[in-house]
Amino acid sequence: MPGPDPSWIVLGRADDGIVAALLDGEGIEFARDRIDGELAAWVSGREAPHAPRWVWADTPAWYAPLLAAGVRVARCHDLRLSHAILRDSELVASASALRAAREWDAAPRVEEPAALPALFDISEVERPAGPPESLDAAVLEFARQRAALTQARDPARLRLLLAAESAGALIAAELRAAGLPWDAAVHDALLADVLGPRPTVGALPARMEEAAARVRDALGDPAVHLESQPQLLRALRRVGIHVESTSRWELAEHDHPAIAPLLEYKKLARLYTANGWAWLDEWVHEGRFRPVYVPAGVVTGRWASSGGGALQLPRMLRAAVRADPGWTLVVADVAQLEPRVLAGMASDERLAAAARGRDLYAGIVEGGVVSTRAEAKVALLGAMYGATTGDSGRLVPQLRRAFPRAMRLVDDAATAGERGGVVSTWLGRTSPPPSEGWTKAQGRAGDVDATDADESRARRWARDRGRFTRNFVVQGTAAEWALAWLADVRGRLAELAPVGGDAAPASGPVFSTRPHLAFYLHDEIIVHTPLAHADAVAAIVREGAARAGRLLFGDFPVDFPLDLRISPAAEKG
DNA sequence: TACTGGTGCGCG
DNA sequence: AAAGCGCGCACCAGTA
Repeated sequence: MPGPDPSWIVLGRADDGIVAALLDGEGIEFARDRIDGELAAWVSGREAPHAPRWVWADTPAWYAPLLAAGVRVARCHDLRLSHAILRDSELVASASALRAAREWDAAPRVEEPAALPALFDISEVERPAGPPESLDAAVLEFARQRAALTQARDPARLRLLLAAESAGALIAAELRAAGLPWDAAVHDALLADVLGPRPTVGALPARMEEAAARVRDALGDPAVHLESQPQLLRALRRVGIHVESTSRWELAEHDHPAIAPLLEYKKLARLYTANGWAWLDEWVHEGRFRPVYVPAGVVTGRWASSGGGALQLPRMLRAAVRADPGWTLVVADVAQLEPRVLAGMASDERLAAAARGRDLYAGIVEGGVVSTRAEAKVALLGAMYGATTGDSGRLVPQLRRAFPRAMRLVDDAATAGERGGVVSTWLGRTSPPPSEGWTKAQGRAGDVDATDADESRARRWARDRGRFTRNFVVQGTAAEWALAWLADVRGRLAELAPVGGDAAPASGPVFSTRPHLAFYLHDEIIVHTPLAHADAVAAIVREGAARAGRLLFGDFPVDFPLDLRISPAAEKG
């Protein structure tokens, strides 16, 4: 194929199949190729030696089949995710063309696990609604996005955000394809230990039945259904336990023989229903847990998950995460990511100084701001979440005196939100505007005939929104830092030499010979790696955190220390 | 039968 | 019952 190496290759569908548009560094299209054979082979051929940035409507739709065929790509531009960022970003001067392209507001296409093999042939599958599929639509949208970028204030930040977001989309697809190594036997043994042996269909585990019997006995009500909140509440009140709810916080404050077994029952029931044998059957196959990650599924830019409860795995079950033979796990999380990010955003030297080293909360105590680590923690969380009462709210003023720059940043974000404005993360992701109902309520409270109820509701909603925007800037920027970390680690891992495939795990050819990301949870990653690379991977993960910090905050001296362990030595259980 | 809202609890 | 942000999922109860 003659011609220059394209900087961008847009993939999309046309009447006669899949077509690629080749764009130069200026974004000018100079050729189109119809892809007659296997898409995976064509992509693979174009990936080396000079990897283009693949432009496609929706990463899971295009990349999952490529991964299934054994092809990885280095970089992409996800049009759907980028559209959502640019459409709303405060940094974009003129987003009207993007806003008008409503077809790109489509929800992410979340596939069922059973549909994964079917996606192998993307041309044949009937799929739920997603963004446009045609090449022409993709080329047009890409042009709109480039135009929006060139007119944007601080386009460098937005370009960084789009690159990080798109890298995240690749990583989400790869995480799903690789899976988290999961030892079903360990999980089963753990369940049996806590709940009793796996019950027959229709029955409850023995430990649950026993606890339930003790509750019913203590309540003198042999028929009460413990899963029914109204029934349980009535039964509790009948024996003098006057609670407003059945949550364990409130129950724990009462002294009655029914309380202990009830709390025990709730704990067991949670494990059984959320992560019991049914979960194991549905979500773990061939030694892998494969959750569906949803990049940017949260308004702040955090990832969400759909199915499998990937982001809510109880810490207890971490014991079932086991590397394959000859492999190990590098598990790393950032200590106190959000306050560190806040220090960087606000250029708050004092907060950054307190954060230097491993424990930011200890640093705050050493600075004499508060007297205990526990106080430092609730005060800081309270400041970022908008606490006004309780221990947390009481301590916030001390924090405000000690770290005025950082606190002003979150206070300003809250004020903007209360007034109906929007706020942005460090790289330019902007919060959604207030809802129509919110705005109406604020207007109504200002009317001459407004009632007390109108006014108090408007004030409450304003404060609620203020807490949201206050937290948005911090949580969203932390998500950006994490994406930068992930993307850096991913790139560096790809440079490590593959190892012999003798002990190839069941994760497919793409991931059987190389270290790969296996899990991600807001401020934590797990890398599954051949033993030979464990130390190199640990170094990459650490360096990645430092590089992410520099990418976002340049020379500003805030560090991002990791708690890092190489499993199985110290896997938390 | 399918939905929606409320409750409760797991994670960061 | 959290106080103070962001989620997903299971279950129940009420409704269509």
